[in-house]
Amino acid sequence: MPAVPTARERARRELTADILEAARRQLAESGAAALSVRAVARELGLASSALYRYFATRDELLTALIVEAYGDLADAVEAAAAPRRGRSRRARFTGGCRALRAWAVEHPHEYALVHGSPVPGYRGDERTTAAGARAPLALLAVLDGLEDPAPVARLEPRLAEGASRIAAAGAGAVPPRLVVAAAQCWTALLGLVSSELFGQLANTFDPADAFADATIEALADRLGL
Amino acid sequence: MPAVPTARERARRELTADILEAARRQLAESGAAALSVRAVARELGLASSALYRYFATRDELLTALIVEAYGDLADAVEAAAAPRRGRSRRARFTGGCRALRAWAVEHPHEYALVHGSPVPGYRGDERTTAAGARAPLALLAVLDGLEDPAPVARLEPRLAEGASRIAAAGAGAVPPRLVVAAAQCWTALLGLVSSELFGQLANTFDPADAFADATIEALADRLGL
DNA sequence: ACTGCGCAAGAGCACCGCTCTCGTCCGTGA
DNA sequence: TCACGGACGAGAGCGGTGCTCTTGCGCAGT
Repeated sequence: MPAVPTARERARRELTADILEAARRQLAESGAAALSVRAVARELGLASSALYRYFATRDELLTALIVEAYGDLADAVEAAAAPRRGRSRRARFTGGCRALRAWAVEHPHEYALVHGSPVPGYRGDERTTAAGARAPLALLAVLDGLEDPAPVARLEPRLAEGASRIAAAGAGAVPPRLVVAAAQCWTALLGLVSSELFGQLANTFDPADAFADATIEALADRLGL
Repeated sequence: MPAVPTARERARRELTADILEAARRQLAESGAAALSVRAVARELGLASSALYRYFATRDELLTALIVEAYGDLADAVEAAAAPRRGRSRRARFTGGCRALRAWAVEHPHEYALVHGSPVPGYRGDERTTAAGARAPLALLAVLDGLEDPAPVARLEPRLAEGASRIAAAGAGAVPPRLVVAAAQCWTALLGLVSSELFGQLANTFDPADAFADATIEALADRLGL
């Protein structure tokens, strides 16, 4: 393990970064299905076979992009939902939701890559699932410290189990019932953004800003914020 | 225009149906991205070029499958949400939602085809959008005749506009505010089902039945059913 | 019976992911 | 210092894809 990286290692790192950059650009321009190893190689002036020294497979290149996309998305959500002086819980929550939508609108192909239909045959591994948990956990963290709105009612066992699994993954002191409600809001948020991006709202709420804002406010209402 | 179809015409119709059937099977087995004109041709013992007499393009074959899928899905939802003696509005709504989820779980690739990320470069035409409107309209029809829960509050103009566009597309006598709420529930429902099918719920609410049922009940609550 | 059109087949083009081989050049241990 | 092993890039090649064009056959209407 040399303290100073050798020339080979530097070159390898740089070329890896270049490959990722070119792949990122192709993804942003034409989407995941159009991302081709050969096209990336062409863009870099390399033989396509050379790329396989850096990414054993197209799927591995895609995985790297997925992890990047999850990370970008989570950065945006975390920044918007972070606690700050004078920022109410509700503002943190709605801000986080709006940040997610804004990121998705700005990076539609990346959003589709992580929250659209999975590439067939593709299986996410622990890297992608870990990266994917950050954004919803950032929203869940907004609820930290709230009290159970209906502490006397029993929570369905399977829901309680799911909530406990989420708690184990990083929910602080959020009551299980609220964890369930937050998960429902999370899927609703994904549905909102996916519907907008994938054209399900065509001819109805087409510039979807007002609809999205109203929906996000409704989610905040539902969580009692 | 012969009253009795000629042998050629019958053959053409049959072969078209055979092609669609084989394509449907491939779609159900391996997903849209893996659907290949050549493979369909192989399965039918034809030259791949012969298929192009029936579907000018792979996308056109896909469009036919999309329309079919939308239709199947709408059939399921409409049947479950239809008015029937002794069936409450709430039962019709939750039944329709559950029918959508059940259909999606049973036909994951078809669901992904219509409600997942769009195939890049693919553009839906009026056929697909018309077919896609049936299922949400069936759920909206459950609300027909209900009264505005907050008639005094003003509805944001852009939301009112969207609601009126939906009304023009077939919402009966549903107050605009409820149309907006129903649209929000529709996107939430899609988010629920997509999250389950696309693996976003992995390691949390994994057998998602309880979570889905609870979410659907919450949607019904939100609509005041 | 003849003619024209619908049809299926095959070859072919440009692209894809991926593999294998081959010469080269760098980094390291002797 | 030098030799060797391993990392590297290039290129050819395999089997797959969507799609086009040409060719020949057989049915259908005049």
